[in-house]
Amino acid sequence: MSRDHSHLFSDLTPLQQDLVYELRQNSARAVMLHQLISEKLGLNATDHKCLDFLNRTGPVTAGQLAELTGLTTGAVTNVIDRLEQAGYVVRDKDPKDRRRVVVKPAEGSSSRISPQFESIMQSTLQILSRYDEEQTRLILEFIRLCNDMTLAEMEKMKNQP
Amino acid sequence: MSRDHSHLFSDLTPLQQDLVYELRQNSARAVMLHQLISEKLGLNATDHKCLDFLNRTGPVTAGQLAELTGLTTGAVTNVIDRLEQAGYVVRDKDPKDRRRVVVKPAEGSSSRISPQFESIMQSTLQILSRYDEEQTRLILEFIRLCNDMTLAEMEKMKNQP
DNA sequence: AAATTTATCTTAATCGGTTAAGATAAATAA
DNA sequence: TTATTTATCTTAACCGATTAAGATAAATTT
Repeated sequence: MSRDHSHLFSDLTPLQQDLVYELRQNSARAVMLHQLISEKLGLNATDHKCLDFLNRTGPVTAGQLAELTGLTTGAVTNVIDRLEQAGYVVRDKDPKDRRRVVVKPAEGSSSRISPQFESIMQSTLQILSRYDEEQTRLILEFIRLCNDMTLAEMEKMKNQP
Repeated sequence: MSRDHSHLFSDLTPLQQDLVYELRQNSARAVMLHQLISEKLGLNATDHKCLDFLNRTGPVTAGQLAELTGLTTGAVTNVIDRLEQAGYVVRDKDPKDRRRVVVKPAEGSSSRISPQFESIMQSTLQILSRYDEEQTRLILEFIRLCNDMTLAEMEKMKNQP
């Protein structure tokens, strides 16, 4: 069950190493789970991600969707093609600016998707209910620190050759 | 700065919703950071991931590498082609079983890579040092619960039409 | 031992993403 | 107002992952 995850992190206590390992695992599994849910919906992960944004934000232009998701506009064009094909979204020309393509969720799109999340929501709720407010706050702060750190490190890397 | 992440999770307290949001962010950023590091090394993310495994485990067969990384054997063949080309690994036939291809890190492969992680290691250490053992244990347990949950949910989904 | 089955890796076809060039519409300048 | 520049989306060429079929070696059966 246990593996050697000492790798480079030998300054950490075993407990800390375990934590680092689980955090990695967490990211990897999140990606896999998302992938799986998408498959269940008959979509690829990217299309699903875009549809998810769309259902949250309501109608956006193709360009905005690209920015929201971090995809290229070229990729987004194909995403919209496929989602439109599958009946999840509708494409419209913006009458105010006819260069723009406005994408909006098709009728009932959201309700076709949410059932897949019921169980996960329940399980999440169950885990979270084990912690009181102070503990939750502690965990939240930790994850935030990690996220801030990651962002900072990415910036640092970009500003290096 | 803040966005609407209530989406489906309306049974959660605002604090809990924030936590769920940060956890998602965490996964997304981890993927992006990994991507960035790989680019710095002149590799794509997949090749880097494989090389990382290889440097930790030592020589493995192509099939084992596929299993370790969750890639298909077809993808692994290409990964090895590129890593060999770039001088990071060496390909050998297993003399005991000549169907098998044994892949091992090339001389000095590990040391060509680790410098990119120095800063991240430092920052990680700094975050972790803010927490005492009990707190660390709490966080670790939480992440483990999440990981177990994710795994269980994935199993559940697979066993459904 | 020869024939069949199984295991391992590679190859080929397809799919989806990126980058960069192209088409069309709006904004700006002459 | 016409010409140029800028903005937005689409298209085309390329790259890497997946799936499935193919090649080769080992194991098993007869």
